[in-house]
Amino acid sequence: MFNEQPQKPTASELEILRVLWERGPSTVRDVHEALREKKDLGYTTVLKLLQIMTAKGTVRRNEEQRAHVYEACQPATETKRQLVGDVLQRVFEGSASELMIHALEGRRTSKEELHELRRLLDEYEGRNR
Amino acid sequence: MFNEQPQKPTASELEILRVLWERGPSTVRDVHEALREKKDLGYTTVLKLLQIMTAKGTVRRNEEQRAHVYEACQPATETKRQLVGDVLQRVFEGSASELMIHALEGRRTSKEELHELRRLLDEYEGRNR
DNA sequence: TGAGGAGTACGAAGATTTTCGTTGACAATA
DNA sequence: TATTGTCAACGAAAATCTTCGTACTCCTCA
Repeated sequence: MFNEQPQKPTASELEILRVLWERGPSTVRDVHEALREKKDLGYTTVLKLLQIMTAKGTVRRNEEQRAHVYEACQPATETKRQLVGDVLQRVFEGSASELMIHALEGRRTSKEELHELRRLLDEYEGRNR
Repeated sequence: MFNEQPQKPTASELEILRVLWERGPSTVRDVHEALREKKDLGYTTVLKLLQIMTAKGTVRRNEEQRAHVYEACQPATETKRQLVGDVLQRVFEGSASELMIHALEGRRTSKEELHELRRLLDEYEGRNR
């Protein structure tokens, strides 16, 4: 089993990853409690998920303490890039503008957000000049 | 079974939807042949998928001809919006800029694409002034 | 009229995901 | 030391997704 190319996390795995990204290295208990606010999952469900993710190489754990401490293997940015890249390909044939159109439609985007988007384009353009 | 809120298509369903969006109303054979180029699926697999999608209300079919003709219930734009909206929420907590950052990183974006993105922002801003 | 061919329907196997219950280890404490 | 609480491991049920094989129905045409 090679895990050089990280696997795309499933929906539940993503929820757990988000907790790990936000909190940093955490125990099952930590994750379970953080998650409880959004979703009501049993403790062992979260544990099992983390074990599966460990097997897949999505997270790694430190077993020094009795309560193992889990953390994501990939930085958040990397996984997010992968997830959006996946949609970009599967839905929009790689067209960022198409993605953008559909992201902006059907929601109100604040002035600040638009300004930020413009700033991003400037930045990106400056960097890849 | 109520289908007022359309369901998010699965990965395979999306592949089929893309064919329907591109070709317009199509028979199983049409879809199967269009799909064959990308993926090698059996005829009955495509048929089954289309039957399932009919049951879910993702597509509807015209049974006047012996070879039933399928078409997407939702316009492509609507489904795409839904799919990107889903990622937007699940991965980026609704932040379009975050989505954008990760979409742009990890790929080369052409000058034309950047120009187009800028144009989109202008357009969007003009519309929602 | 009967043998193919082109279709749909149905069921079901296999894979993957999601969710827990149960068990057993260990540690704190009454 | 007996009890209670915390934790990991494991197995497995249930749900969903993916993929086909088989059977049955028409239609065509030799």
